[in-house]
Amino acid sequence: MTVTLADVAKRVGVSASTVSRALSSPDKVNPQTRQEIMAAVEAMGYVPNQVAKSLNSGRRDALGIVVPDIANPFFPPIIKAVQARAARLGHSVLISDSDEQTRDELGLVRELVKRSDGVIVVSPRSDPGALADLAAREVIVFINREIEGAVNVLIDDGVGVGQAVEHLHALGHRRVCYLAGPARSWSNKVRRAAAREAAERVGVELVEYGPFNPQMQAGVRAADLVVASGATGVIAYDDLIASGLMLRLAQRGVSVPGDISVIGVDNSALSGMSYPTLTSVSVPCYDAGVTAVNIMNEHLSGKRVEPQTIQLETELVVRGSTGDCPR
Amino acid sequence: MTVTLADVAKRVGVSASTVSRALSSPDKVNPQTRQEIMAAVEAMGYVPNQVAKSLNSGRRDALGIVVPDIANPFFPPIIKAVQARAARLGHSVLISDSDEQTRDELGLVRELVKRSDGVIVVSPRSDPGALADLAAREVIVFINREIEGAVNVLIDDGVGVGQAVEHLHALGHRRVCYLAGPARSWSNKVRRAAAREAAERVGVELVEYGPFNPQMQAGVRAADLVVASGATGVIAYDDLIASGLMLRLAQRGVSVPGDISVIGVDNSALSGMSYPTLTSVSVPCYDAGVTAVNIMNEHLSGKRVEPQTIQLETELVVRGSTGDCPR
DNA sequence: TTGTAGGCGTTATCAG
DNA sequence: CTGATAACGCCTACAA
Repeated sequence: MTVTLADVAKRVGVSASTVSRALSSPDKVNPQTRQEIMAAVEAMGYVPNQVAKSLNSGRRDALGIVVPDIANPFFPPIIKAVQARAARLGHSVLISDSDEQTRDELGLVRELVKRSDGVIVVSPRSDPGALADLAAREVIVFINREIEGAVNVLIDDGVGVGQAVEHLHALGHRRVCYLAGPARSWSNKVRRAAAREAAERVGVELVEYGPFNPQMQAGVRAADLVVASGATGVIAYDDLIASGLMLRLAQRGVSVPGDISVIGVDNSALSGMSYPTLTSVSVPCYDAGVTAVNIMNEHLSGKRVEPQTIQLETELVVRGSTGDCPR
Repeated sequence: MTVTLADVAKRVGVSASTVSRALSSPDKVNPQTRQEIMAAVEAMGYVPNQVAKSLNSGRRDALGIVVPDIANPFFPPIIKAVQARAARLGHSVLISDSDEQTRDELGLVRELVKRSDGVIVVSPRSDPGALADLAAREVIVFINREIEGAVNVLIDDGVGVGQAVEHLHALGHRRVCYLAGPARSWSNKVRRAAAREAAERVGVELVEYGPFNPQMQAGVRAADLVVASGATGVIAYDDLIASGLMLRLAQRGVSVPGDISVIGVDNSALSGMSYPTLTSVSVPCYDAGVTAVNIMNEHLSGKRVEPQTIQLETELVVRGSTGDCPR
């Protein structure tokens, strides 16, 4: 059914290797024959079989990326960065969604490893030991989590979250909520620790609630806790939770930022879309994606890549959801 | 470097074929040898080479899906549905993002075709002729666009939007706004046309504003136009716009549904969370994904699949944001 | 410049 | 039950 190199060769009256050459290194073949071959290729609709090519080259010319939830606006920017950079290096990108814990994340990574030259795993949820084992065998780069002995691109949320606390303090807020993310989340650990440290440092009382899943619904639920707490400022684990929070506050007639100031983390598309626009900690997703691909590319170019951890810094972006403390 | 079937065979002292059998049909091999083989496989860390397997089976056990923009919240539900259904059928899913027009959508589809058994293309932007050609050669299912001679799964927003107009009419509204989505959007065309047709039919004056981007902020902006227009009912292009609209109306002291009734489209998570809860047109994303996979699976099971267009109907879900016309 | 031969890792077929 | 052998489609020496 499918047209092969041999079919084209037969049609033109040359050998398969000549056709192969005509396609991969056209200058190594007689212009005359090349013409004929090209014509036949066109006419017969020949398409090289990627699988066969991979089998003896060992290269797949694709790289994979696994994220916990494509519906979470944090990930698409990373994916897009990866795609852009990978395209420039001649790789396709295969995306896979582990659907948070529901699916077998490790299984997905293995699956992708078979089909690509290397895999980028973003915010992995799995057991660190298992991830380390896998990383030792395969070409893997982690984003947003530090796995021992592997290559990690880390987004240091701490800096931005610290700035968020300082920002609220400067506006006069003295009682601030931190809405925690998933208990097992590495990002949450970093963010919470930074919030605590900064609160301590500048002299702000920090009230913590959670854990919450990174979903709007969780923010809705959190809103009532926040109001009851008497806090005038909130730092949410991420923009989704912050958005849900703001939605519910609006419902209850609580003004943002009039009564309560709200800060998210991720600086995702949501932050510009919500109302009021959301002050948020900007996370360098784009850089993270590009950096990961660059490292992977070195690896694939045959260079030895040492285990390493690259830190990318975050920064607070002030928008409409934060203002003076009302009292 | 990598462990092959032959390596395992040599270690155990059997032939490669026996190892292969031990792995794929264990009951066709002596329990004793099987044990030894399994042990060796474990010890040597043998992993079957997917590429080699594909080469002579012709199957890739994966299916692809191409979307114009993973960051657009419309697509993730479809992707997740596809993944869930595909997993149940033993297929992995490879996702690809065409980044709207920026990248070569057709190229991506071709790329994915090589690596999978079939590809689902959602809301394709490319030239219909080229898509039709491709679909004639490869196993492809389109979602949300009709390509001649191909298999299409269509989400007919028109029905739901028509119901929305009828619903408002039944409540006594005679002057209704349609807040249009992006100018180039196919969905917007369908929705607007349906609104016009239904308005004409039942006798409602339709006022159109837009285009608006599917963002809350756009809804906020639209609110003032709506109030000025004197309309008592609004149908927004999607839930995001509808939510922003309601937020701003609340701010201006306009009661929903007391003064103005509001209807969204998508029936997204937002619609249950906003206040009041949002009457919305339910779009069967999940069904669309599942249906597409099912058809593809028939195709891959060897059944002949005729070109066809499957219409999935939308339906109005009435909640708290619509009520009697105030005058 | 072109053709031949061998191999990439696996599976299916056919003997033994 | 097990072992050769021949594909699968392509690429890359090596030879002509």
